[in-house]
Amino acid sequence: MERYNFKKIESEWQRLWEREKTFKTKVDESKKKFYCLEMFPYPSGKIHMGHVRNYTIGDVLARYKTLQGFNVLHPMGWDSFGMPAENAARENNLDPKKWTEQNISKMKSQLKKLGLSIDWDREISTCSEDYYKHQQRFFLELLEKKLVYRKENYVNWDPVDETVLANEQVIDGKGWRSGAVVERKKLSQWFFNISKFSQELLDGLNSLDKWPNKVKTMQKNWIGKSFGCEIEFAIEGNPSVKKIKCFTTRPDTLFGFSFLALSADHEISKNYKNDQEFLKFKEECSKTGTTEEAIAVGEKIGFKTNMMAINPLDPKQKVPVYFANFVLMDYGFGAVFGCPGHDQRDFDFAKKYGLEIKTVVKPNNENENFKVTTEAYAGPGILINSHFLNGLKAPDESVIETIKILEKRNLGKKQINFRLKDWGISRQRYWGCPIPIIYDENDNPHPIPKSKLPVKLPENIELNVKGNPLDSVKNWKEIDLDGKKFTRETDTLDTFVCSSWYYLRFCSPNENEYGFKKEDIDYWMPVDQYIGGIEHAILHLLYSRFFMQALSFKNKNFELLEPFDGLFTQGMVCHETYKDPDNNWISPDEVLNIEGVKCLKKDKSIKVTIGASESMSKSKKNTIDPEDIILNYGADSARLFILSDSPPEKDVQWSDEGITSAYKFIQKLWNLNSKILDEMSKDHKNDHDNELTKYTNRIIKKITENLENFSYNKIVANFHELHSFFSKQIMNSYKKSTLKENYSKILITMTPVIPHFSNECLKLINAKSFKWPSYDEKDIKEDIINIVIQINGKKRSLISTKPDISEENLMELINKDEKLFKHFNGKEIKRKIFIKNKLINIIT
RNA sequence: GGGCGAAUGGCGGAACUGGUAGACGCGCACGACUCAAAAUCGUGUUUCGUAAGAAGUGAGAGUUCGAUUCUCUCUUCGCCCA
Repeated sequence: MERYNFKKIESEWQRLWEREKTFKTKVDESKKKFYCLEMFPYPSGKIHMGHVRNYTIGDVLARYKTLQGFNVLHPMGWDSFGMPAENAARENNLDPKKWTEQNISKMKSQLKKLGLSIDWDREISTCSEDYYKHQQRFFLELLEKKLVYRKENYVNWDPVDETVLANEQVIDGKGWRSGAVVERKKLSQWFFNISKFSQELLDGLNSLDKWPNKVKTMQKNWIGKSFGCEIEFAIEGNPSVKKIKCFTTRPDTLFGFSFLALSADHEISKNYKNDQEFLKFKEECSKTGTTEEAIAVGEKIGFKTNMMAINPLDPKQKVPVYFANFVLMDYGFGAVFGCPGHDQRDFDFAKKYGLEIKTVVKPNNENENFKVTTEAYAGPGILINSHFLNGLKAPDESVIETIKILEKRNLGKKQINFRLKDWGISRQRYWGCPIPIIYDENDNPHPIPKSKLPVKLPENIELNVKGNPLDSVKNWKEIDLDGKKFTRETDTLDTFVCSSWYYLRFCSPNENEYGFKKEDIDYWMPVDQYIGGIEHAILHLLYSRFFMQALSFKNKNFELLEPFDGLFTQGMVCHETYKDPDNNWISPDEVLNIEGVKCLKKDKSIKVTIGASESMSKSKKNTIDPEDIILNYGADSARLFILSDSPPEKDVQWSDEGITSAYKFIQKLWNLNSKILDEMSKDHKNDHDNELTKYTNRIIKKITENLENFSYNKIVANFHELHSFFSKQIMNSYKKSTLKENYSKILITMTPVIPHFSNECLKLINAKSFKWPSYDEKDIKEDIINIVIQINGKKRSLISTKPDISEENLMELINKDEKLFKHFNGKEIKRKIFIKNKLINIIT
């Protein structure tokens, strides 16, 4: 028997698909569409196993939907702007564009070797001028709609490299490259007004019933709607400050008020700009991080002012006003009232500065004498020590009641607050989409006239300069317009902007005026199934949703609010980690398995330590190169294995045994195929009650259901089952037509997972139909079923019988069964539970 | 600290809305083929027990004729936000 030559067969099919443009799609109103999209990759140089998993999952779906008769859009492109290109180019003295293009071409050829059903004619790359020119136009459109604005904002500043760092580039407060202590610096930056749509983005989640709840919860928490109250506190002790406004979600704890705390950036701080003590304090504040974590964990420090704040509900109560490091300017109004009894940060602060700690909420199971002692009590309960608020249920009832009282007395008003902040889109980088803005001599920004678009990124520039390289490109930065001199904006757009609308571009990849055509969008959008990593649960998905809101805003031609109808988040690919005796990470390539003992390849006497299985990463050296796998085992084996071991939404463990097993299984299927071809040539007349047809219908039902539920691991199990069944049945000399009909259906169900192999076999048996097979319910029904016999809830036996047997007839069978009968003989039967076609439970 | 989720053989994992726990794969054992090995094929494989049988889905309780599935408490782990 000839062995299956995956190298030859896979490349033949891939060439055929490419030559015949098998996966090319166009709008066809006569067919139902299905838009299947996987998150597009960053062209880092080569694909990794995460890509293999992501794109295999998507490809299974795309091929399945195509076989079902849908008009499937399954495109691929490149998220090709971003820092790695700039860093790599800087290090190796290359051009980022060339570096990126080389990577794209390499990765594209790798993806093609996976046999993905992609319409490559729709390929896009976000760093191409053809893509980003539309993005610049969107920016100006949003600017006109007042959804883009400029404001001063703090950034992480590396004083040595003279550059702005992203949060993840700051390690232990130091720049990742220079090691310099990072400073907080104020810069003018561009923002998208995403917070304008906070409510819409929150409400929209309710319509996304094909999204994982986990992702929706994460977005909901990120948007962070809170219901609270704005309160004005009268101030004494400083003639220039009459009132301070605070936002609080817990106005009901006002009687626990013992200080008022301001952010060091609060505008009142201007009154202290000559106070050395205050400036020292402010500097201290800038050293502690601004994340909520740093604030919760870090030491609380304060600067006491000479001001006193008056409790609006009790004018006799006056408390000191502090500046404090745990109050952030961009939450509420940069001012909070301190209630140490019921907020841990306030508690820590009060302890440190010896402020009063009053208990105003008691837990439900405590009495009126409950006192907060060692930590704040933030849970639910009943208000105490709060005069006219006593007895109210906290927080639900008490918050609403207190707000009513404050509003009635004109002391505050109900307010909704969102945690979602506006999206800062300025990046001080070269390799990004230029922001189409110019500044006049007074530094006033002006949009570039649309006729002058696009603003092209200058090429072949010097990257090894301090700061943003674009700042040094004088002939680009300086521009004359209508006889006036302007300078260009040198910041570029955050790459998340590029990925916020790429799925629209795939619908009309060659449209030249607006970025996409309305009729294309109307047909293809929304994306029916979006597939990608959970790490994009918040930012990318929220930004994309915002972008649709923003384009639809005041626009009758574009009314799409949710880009992704269905979302699937796949798990990561993990591998064991290895270390040598010197505690260095060892790559799986350097490890040899000798009779279950893992040792170093170069010195077999040295055993390696096997660590936990973790997500594949370069730093732990536990990566497997997909290219090697495809070369040694073939794309079908890789696809089969990456789906087989775990449900797609969970992490999967890569193993040598696993890929080998997948490879062997394809060989077994090939052997089966050869036997079937042989049988078909014999022209038997036998039909054997058609067990084969019944089985085929049953397994098609299972596979179809598993596909619909993304239970791709179970499909692989189904393939093993059907292989085993067909291998046995093949001995029964079926008629050629019966065998061919059933076997070709089976092969079609395998094409989404192992397309090269299945298509080759379909060709060899000369199959004509390429539709997803339907199944006949009458063939699904079993002729003989097993009924479970329980006695007192314990399974005692199985009885094989025809379906739909009555309770009486079943009891007759049981009474005839000596082994069963002895269990309840002589005892009174108190009760019988009979579930038709399933079980009977006899209670004695 | 908060939110969400998970826990099933030696391992990865099945078990539809409560109704045969352990599908399928890996690993392992035995057998066939072979001078031998690899490859391949076959059989077995939750635990205890020769067997009949008993126990068994992280721990403990509860609801139920019946719980991996529902409820409560706890433990551990993971992810996200902090």
